[in-house]
Amino acid sequence: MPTLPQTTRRERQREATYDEIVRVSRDLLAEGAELSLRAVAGRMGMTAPALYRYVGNYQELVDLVAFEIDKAATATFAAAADELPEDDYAGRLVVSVTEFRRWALRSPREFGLVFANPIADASCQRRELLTLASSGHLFTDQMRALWEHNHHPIPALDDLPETIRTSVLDPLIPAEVEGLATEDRGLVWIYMQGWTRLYGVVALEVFGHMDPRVIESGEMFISVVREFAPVIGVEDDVERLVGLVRARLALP
Amino acid sequence: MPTLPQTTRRERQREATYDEIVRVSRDLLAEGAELSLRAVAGRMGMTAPALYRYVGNYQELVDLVAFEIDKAATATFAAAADELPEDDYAGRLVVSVTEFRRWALRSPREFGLVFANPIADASCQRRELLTLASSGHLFTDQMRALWEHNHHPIPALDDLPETIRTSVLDPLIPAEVEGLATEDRGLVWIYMQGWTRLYGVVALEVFGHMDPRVIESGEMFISVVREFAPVIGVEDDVERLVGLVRARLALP
DNA sequence: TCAGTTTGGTGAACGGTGTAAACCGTAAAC
DNA sequence: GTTTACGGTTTACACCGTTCACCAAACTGA
Repeated sequence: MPTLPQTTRRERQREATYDEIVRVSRDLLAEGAELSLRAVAGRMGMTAPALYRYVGNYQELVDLVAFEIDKAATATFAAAADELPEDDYAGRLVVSVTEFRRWALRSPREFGLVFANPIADASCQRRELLTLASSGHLFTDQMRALWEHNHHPIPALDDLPETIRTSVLDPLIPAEVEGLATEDRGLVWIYMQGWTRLYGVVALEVFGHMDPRVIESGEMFISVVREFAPVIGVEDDVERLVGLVRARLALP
Repeated sequence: MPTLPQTTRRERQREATYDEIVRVSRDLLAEGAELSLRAVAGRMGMTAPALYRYVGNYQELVDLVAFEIDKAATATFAAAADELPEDDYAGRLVVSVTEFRRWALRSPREFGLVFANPIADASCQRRELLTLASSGHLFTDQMRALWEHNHHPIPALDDLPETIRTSVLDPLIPAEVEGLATEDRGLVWIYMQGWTRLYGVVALEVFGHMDPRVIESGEMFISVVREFAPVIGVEDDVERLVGLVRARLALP
């Protein structure tokens, strides 16, 4: 039997249609076109109302596509890390976030879809998008691997503000905390700070609210990497890490 | 003669219409409605094509409204600063940026319009929006006043990357550098770094890509303030400054 | 095998958007 | 007082998300 059990023919067909929806949507975005139900349906040889058999409304289409875009982009961030030795934890993290910036500046529309779409005030399903973000998982995993190797100092739970303490004990963010001892949860706070800095500089550059020459040079991004290095205990390695960043930013 | 010279009746009429366009647009946004040419025109008792006598296209309307929203919001940031003594430079800066965050979280649509609209790849006029941003002017002015008072260390020009050096010598950002000595231009780089951190944390919170409980508590914003304090030489004052932030965040 | 139901599509329609063209009365300008 | 330019309208086009009624084909169970 070539088909797995419990997957009827219809289910496979439906799954294939979902994949095509995502593929066509990504093609449209890559071509600089607007993401619209009619455009997607038209390119699939369907009419727009047919898409309502697959997504409840336009926002659901956006969420679906955003999720898949994030997943695909994250794969490239991970691939960049795999160019380095497995035990170069700091290098892998730095190379991944650099690839994140490159991707964002290269695909501003996609970045906006994934990272500049309001999530806070939405339904439960959209809130789960927060904890399911592929990129978030990658960065947390890499940062945790780095910490488990060099055990740089992290804040004690008692030193954290109360809200932060409850948040790191039961995180709503894409952090794998299973098996991370309670007293080590300060690492999650460090991660949140790192994500804030990374998101901040990249969003600022993507939206262009800064001197274009500075953006083009990447020096602000490098400055952020440099200043965050001590926080994750890699200040002795920072010149090599910045070298990795510069080499990646110079790529075509 | 009650009318100023060189302002014909038509010009005053036209100016009044511009004002009404902006006023109506801001009302629409404040009510949670979409900003559209038809809605604005309708509320003004006109038809949509008539607006084309005032703005070239929809994006120009957005730019116009965004500029005025930024101006009005900046007035509230400045007003918050004026609650403090004139010589409390650090306090005034901190209170202003706190009000910036409060405004952004209270008016996410307006924030998106002003600060999450791509500027980089647009025409010259939109690029000028960068150097005309009212909020940028306020923050740079406050930071410069602080520096001229306590003269905290700033990077020397020779220590800056070349791109940054040329950028701070002839800034494209809303910084008043007239009269700021060439050797002191490292301050502009400090400002850019501060803006990156401020924009970053606020944008992240507005778009909700973070644990909602952390956003609600404001602890990430406080953490950013706390970590930036040493950069502008106010680390000895940081507990008082954080107190100012907390007091402001507790406001209704 | 046949009846019944679910699935996935169509076409028409509603109200909404930005935008372009043609047209026109009135106010300003010479 | 004639001319011009401004500021508006009407109409129209091509999109958009969304709903509804309808229908054929595919699955389902007796």
